[in-house]
Formats: sequence, C-alpha cells, structure tokens
Amino acid sequence: MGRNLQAGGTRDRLLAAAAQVFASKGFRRATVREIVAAAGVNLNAVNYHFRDKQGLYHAVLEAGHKNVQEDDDLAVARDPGADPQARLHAFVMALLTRALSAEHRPHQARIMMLEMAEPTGALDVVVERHIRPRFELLVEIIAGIIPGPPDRQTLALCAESVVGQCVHLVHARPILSRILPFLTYSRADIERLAGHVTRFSLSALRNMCANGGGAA
Amino acid sequence: MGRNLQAGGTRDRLLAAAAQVFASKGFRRATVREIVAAAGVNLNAVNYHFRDKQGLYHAVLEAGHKNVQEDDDLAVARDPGADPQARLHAFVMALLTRALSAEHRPHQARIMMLEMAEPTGALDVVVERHIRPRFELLVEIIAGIIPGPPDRQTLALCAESVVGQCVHLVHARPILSRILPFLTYSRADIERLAGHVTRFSLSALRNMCANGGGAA
Amino acid sequence: MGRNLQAGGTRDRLLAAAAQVFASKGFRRATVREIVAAAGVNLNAVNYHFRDKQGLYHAVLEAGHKNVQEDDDLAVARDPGADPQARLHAFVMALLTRALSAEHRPHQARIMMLEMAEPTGALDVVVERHIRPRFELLVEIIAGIIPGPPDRQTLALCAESVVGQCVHLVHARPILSRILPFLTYSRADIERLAGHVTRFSLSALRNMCANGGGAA
Amino acid sequence: MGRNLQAGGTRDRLLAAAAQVFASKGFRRATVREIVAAAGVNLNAVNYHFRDKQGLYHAVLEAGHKNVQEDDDLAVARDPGADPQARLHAFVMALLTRALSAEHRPHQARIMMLEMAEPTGALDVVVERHIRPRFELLVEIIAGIIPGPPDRQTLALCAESVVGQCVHLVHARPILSRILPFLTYSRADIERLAGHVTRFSLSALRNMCANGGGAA
DNA sequence: AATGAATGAGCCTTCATTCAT
DNA sequence: GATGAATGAAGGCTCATTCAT
Repeated sequence: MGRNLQAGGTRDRLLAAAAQVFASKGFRRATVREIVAAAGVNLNAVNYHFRDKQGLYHAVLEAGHKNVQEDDDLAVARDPGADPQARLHAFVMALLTRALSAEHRPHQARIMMLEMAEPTGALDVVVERHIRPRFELLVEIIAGIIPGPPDRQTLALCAESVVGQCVHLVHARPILSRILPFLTYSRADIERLAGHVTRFSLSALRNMCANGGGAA
Repeated sequence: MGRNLQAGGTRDRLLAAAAQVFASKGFRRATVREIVAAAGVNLNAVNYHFRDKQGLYHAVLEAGHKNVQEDDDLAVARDPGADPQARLHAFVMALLTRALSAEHRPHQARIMMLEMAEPTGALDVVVERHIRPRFELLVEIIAGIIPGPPDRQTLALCAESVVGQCVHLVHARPILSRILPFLTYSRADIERLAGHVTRFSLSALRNMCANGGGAA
Repeated sequence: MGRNLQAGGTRDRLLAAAAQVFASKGFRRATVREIVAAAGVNLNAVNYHFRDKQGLYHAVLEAGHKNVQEDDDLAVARDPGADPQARLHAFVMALLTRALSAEHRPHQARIMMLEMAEPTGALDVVVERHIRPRFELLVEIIAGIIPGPPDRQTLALCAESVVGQCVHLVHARPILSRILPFLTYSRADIERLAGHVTRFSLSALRNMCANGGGAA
Repeated sequence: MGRNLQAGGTRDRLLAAAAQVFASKGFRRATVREIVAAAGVNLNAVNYHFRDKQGLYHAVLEAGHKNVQEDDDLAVARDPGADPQARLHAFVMALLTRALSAEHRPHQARIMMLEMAEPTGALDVVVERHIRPRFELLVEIIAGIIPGPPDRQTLALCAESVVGQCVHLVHARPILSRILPFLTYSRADIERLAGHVTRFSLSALRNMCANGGGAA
C-alpha cells in the first residue's frame, strides 16, 4: 500500500529529515525510526538508499552545505576589493547568522559542534569541504588588516581567535543565556554580537605587531 | 572470590573512572558497564552508591572541580593588587592548562562541552558552581584593563570574547589539528597559545572604547 | 537459522502463549522471555507487534474473549422468551464452564481475578467490554424471577450474589479443594455446582420481597 | 549509628510493617527495602530475624490473625443458644467488616486473596488456622437454619454460597465500584451489604430442601 | 522501490541476598 | 544485634539491521 503520496523522491525527503534530526540530536541520539517517521518513508528506505544510518549521516554532510564560492552570505567577505574591516564584519555576520538565526536553520553548525563533541569519523570531509575554505578566506581578510609582515602562524592564530569568539557564542548558548541575561539571541542581538566581535577583533588585529613576541 | 582486591574505596574509584569515561564519551554513550569495568568494581556499585547512572554523573560534576577560591592556578588571577595584564595571562593560562594539559586530566572541560552539546539537565549546577565564579573573576580583571567607564554589558561581552578564544582551542582541537599542522598541544604549545590569546585580547581591550559604538 | 519454523503467524502464537502465561502468573510475574519461549518466537516479537509487555497484555484482554452477543454458551440465557429459571441456570452454567472447564481454557477468568488482585490499569476495558454486558443480562434475567417491583438496587445486589457464588468457586478453588474434599472440579462437578448455585439463588430470589427490608 | 530509637523490638516492628506492605502489594510486588523502610529498621533485620523474605511472609501469616475462639466479632455467631438467623447475620457482618472496614485494616483478607491469586505455598497454614475453623462454624450455623436432614455436602455448598457472596464483595471491589455506582463501601454500605447477603441467604436456605435434587 | 516481519546485541535497572564488620 | 557494602541474577526495553516478499 503506497503511502508515499508526496511528490519528492524518497531519497531527498530522507536527506532533509535526517539533516533536521541529526542537527537537533546528534548522530547517536538520533534514531533511524524517528528520521523515517519525519520523512514519511518506510523504515528500510535508509537501508536501501544509504546502506545504513552512518551512510545517511555522511550523505547529509556531503550534500548539506553550499560551497564557499556559492555562499551569498559571504559575497562581501569574498570581495578582494572591499574594505578589509567590512569584509571582516561580513564574515563574522555570516558565521553568526547562519549558526544562530532561526531562518537559516542552524543544521550544519550544530552537526559540526556535535561532531566535534563526538567524532564519528565524518569530520574529515566536513573540515575539507566546509571549514578549511572559510578559514583560508578569513586568513586572507585578516592579512589585509594586520599591519606588518604576514606571519602565517600569527595569521592563523588570529583567525582562530575570531572564529573562536563566534563559535563560542553559538556553542555556549545555553550557558550564556544564564550568565548574560540580556542575551536573547534575537535578530537584533545577533547583529549586536557581530558588531562586538568585529570591533574586538579589529582592535586586536591593528595592534598585534606592536606587542608581537612579548608575552603578557 | 576476590571481593574488591584493589586498595581505595569503591566509591572513589567509581568517581574517578566515571569522570574519565563520561569525559571521553559523554553521558549517553558512556555505559555503566564500561565504568565499573574501568573502576574494577561490581556492576551494581553504581546503583548502591549513586542510585543510578545519572546520580553518578551528577556526583562527578559536583565533586569533580575545585572551588574557584581554592584553585591555586588562579592565585595570581585572583590577586587584586597584581598587574591586570598579568592577571589576564594567568587566567587564560589556567583555563588552557586545566583543559588541555594531560597532567590536569581535561575531564571537567570535556564533560562541560558535551553537556552543552547534549544537555542532560545537569548544566545548572555546573554553571552556578564553576562557570559563573570564574566569569565574574574575569570581568573584574577586564574592568582593570579596559579604559573608560566599566559598561557592564561590554565587559561581559569582552569576557566572553576571551573565554571563547580559549574554549575554542579546546573544543575544536580535532579540527585545529588538521587546519593548523604546527599545533601539537604540547606544553610549549599551550604556553604559546596562552600568550597569543592574552596578547590578542589585551590589544583589543585597550582600544575598545576608542572604537566603541561604531560598527565595522 | 530456523526463522519461525512453526506454522501460524507469530502474532497469533504470541497472543495464545501470552494468554496462557499471564493467566497462570499474572502480569507482573509473567516474563516476556517466558512468553516468547512458549510461543517459540523471537524475544522482540512482542516489541514489534505489541510495542511492549503491557501492549501484549492489553491485546490479550481485548482479543481474548468473545463478545456477549456472539457467545453461544449464553444463547439460552439471552433468549427473552425462555423460562427465567432455565435462563438463570444457563447463565450460571456458562460462567462456571467457561471459567473452570479445561476445554475452555480458563485464561480470561484467571486474568480477571489477578487483575483484581493487582490492578494494572487494564481493568476498565475489561469491565466495559466483558463484565458489564454480562451483568446487565443477569439483571434482566433476575428481574423476571424476583417477585414484585423491580427495584434496581436490589436487582443489582442479587445479581452480584449470584455472580459471587460462581466466581468464588473459581477463585477459591485451591482453598475449596482442601475444605471440600469431594470437589474435583470434574465436568460432573461443574454441573453439580451449577445446579447448586441455581437452586440456591432461585430459592433466594423467589422470597426476597417477602423478607424485604427487615434485616436478620 | 543507632537510628533505631523507637521502643518496640525490631522484630515486632518488622512484622507490623510487613503485614501492611504484603497486604497492599502482595508477596511478589512487596520489596524488602520498602518493608524495612516502613519499619524503620536496617535492611538486614529481615535476614537476621526471619532468614529471608519468605520467612518474614510466613511469620506474618502465622502471627497475624486472632484465633476464631478469641475473635470478639464472632461472639454472637459462636453462641449455640442464639437465634440462628442472628448468628448468620453476625457471621456475615464479621466477615465483611473485618475485610472491608478501614478500622480493621483488611490485611489478612487481602493477603488471603493475593495468596489465592498467586500461591506462594503458604496457603496451607492459612487454611488450617484461619479458614477451616470459620467454615466449620458457618456450617454449624447453617445446619440450624436449613430444614430437613443435614446433608453434609449440601451444607458445605450452602456455606460456600454464603462465603462466596461476601468475599466477592471484597475481592471485586474495584469492579463493583464501577458497576454499582451507589456502592461507596462506607460503614453504612457495609451494613447494608451484610443485610442483603443475610436476607438473600436466609431466603435460600429456608427453601433448599423443597427444591432439593431437582435442577433448574 | 518499498514494505512487513524478524532478529540479535546491548543497556539500565531492580531486587534479594550475602559478606564483613 | 545491627550496619554499610558488595554481589549475582534477571528482566524489560531500545535500536540498528537483515530477511523475504
């Protein structure tokens, strides 16, 4: 008795549902049954299309995210001719928006966090396809801001300082909501946070070389 | 039949083993069987001493971390008379050392990360007992660095910018190891990272007000 | 590996075995493992077909008993045109036969007894679907026997006096076997018991009104 | 640290608590831990005083009930000179009161019911010490009511017809509460029920011989 | 492609009991 | 007599997977 009355192919519906469930529960806690129920497909569809649960997970990671070059949010950040500090702000804003705003369903971001907490072996593909390209873009932006010679290692650490501030705001959300009562993670809050991170980082970057080498 | 041939009390051995296992696998993935095996005690020891798996988990969180006031690593950071930038460096160093160095068994840090990824309801106690005190200390330190009037909200965001850099280095370790090949998380690396975070943050903090208000 | 070598459907075999085991041990003492062993099916068949142990139990209660309207044993008792005392005898005989005779597997009766001793929450459905219809039938029969105006409350109590005699013979069987050595619960015994209950009740009912009101 | 501050001996407190718990949950569902908690004694007291759970159970049954000869409720029923129908009423009233009224804590009655539902092997002692004596008393009373020659077998069946009506009112209480909404098992209800059972039985007994032999 | 059925591994928990002071 | 600790046996349940249409 075909219950699969919906239009879209089983495979796609499965991918979409899986992205949702994996993002909200992580690989382990997510159950195949919940996914197929959400997708409205038969239990064995995952077996048939993706071999097993892990296969489905990998497929989600592979297909889930747009390439950096195609990411509209990063348009300004990618523009070599734009003002470096505008590029930085665009980058930060894109990162936070994508991870925090409700409209952009923070699937990929959460999956990545969960993946770091409990690696399932799928980290490699995520790093190479999603993280590294963005990292390189950020390094390039920072190189345009930081004064003096572009020491690769310093650039990298500064880039991670920027990224760290952002992802912390995402990952530690349940904690920050307790510690910083004024934070509601509204759209306005996101912009305020992006503004802070950009300001903080710009201030730091512009003075890095002066302090270079000498510890605190 | 060897009834607890080992030395120490069953309860303590259980706590230690549980901290280890919970830290490496999280609450969910960790199995009672693995914990008791690691502790070398009977399966039901957890039942007897902690009622159930969750009771053991809470006990680990309660007993696991030293109070801020007793934390020797934070001695300099707590000293109101010390140089603010020395205090900041001490704070950062303590955070990274405790979370990253092998000697300090990074249990609590990882458990906290996992707790954020998959909350089990034990987050409240962790926040109030461990996180908030350290946060307040950091705010106090930063207030001594940042020029101008101590706007509470700005102070808080700056504090999280500092914390974010640190925890990112911890949480994203598997990613950073791929992206930043020079990072080995050796003792020397930890010091280098602490130096960078301190420098980056100091640079930022000293110029926050100047840039204050104007977004990127 | 012999995958269900037996004939009938797993589900039915499970229901039959469960009825047996639940009847002999009650819900609590009965173990899923024993039931599936008796049914010769896999341990998780109960999970698959009935969700869990309780689901199986409910299914046994639902499916176990025929509807009053379809119960051939009660044909005479249901016939409004039949002699009232013949109807009463038929009712009593049906009750005892079903509960005591070996051929009719006294499952349902025992389960009901156990359910009263240790309610599991399944009592409601049993009452509404099995007990109340039979009770109403009995009240109707008695109304045709008892002289005078049909006081609802008296009718109900008389009905329970009849039912009580019957179920006592069933429930207290292990005790009665000790107290009344002549009782073997053979087919002949059942008929003799039915005769006694009918006679005893008829005698009582025909004289209820005369004694009405005055206590002993 | 002696927590056993109470006066009474551990053993007695244990017996009392066990009677309570066994009565409300039956042998199986009752847990040793619950009993010792209710008694306020150490877990191993049951082991020490009664060897094990079953030993405690038997002790409860042995010590729990007064001898028939000492039972004040049955004083009238035991009086050979009293009016037979008064004796019958007294017997019925004693049975129902003891089993149903809140003041008389219906421990023994419930335990007996549970014992019938799930025999634990302790039934023999209960039958010989509690049931048989009362049964013989009832037979004697009935012999004084029923007209004609005292056929032992008929007497016995009639006695069980009386007992059956009573215990049914007790055992089926959860069902009767649903079927007979007017029943609240209040003190007044108990008297009303005793009146009905007595009336019903007297009517029956006085006419048994007339109908004797002829089935319905 | 899709579906119903079946299967096996593993996990947490409860409970009575025993051991050693 | 009493107490804390330890132990072994079961039991119910969840889950991913595989089989057979």
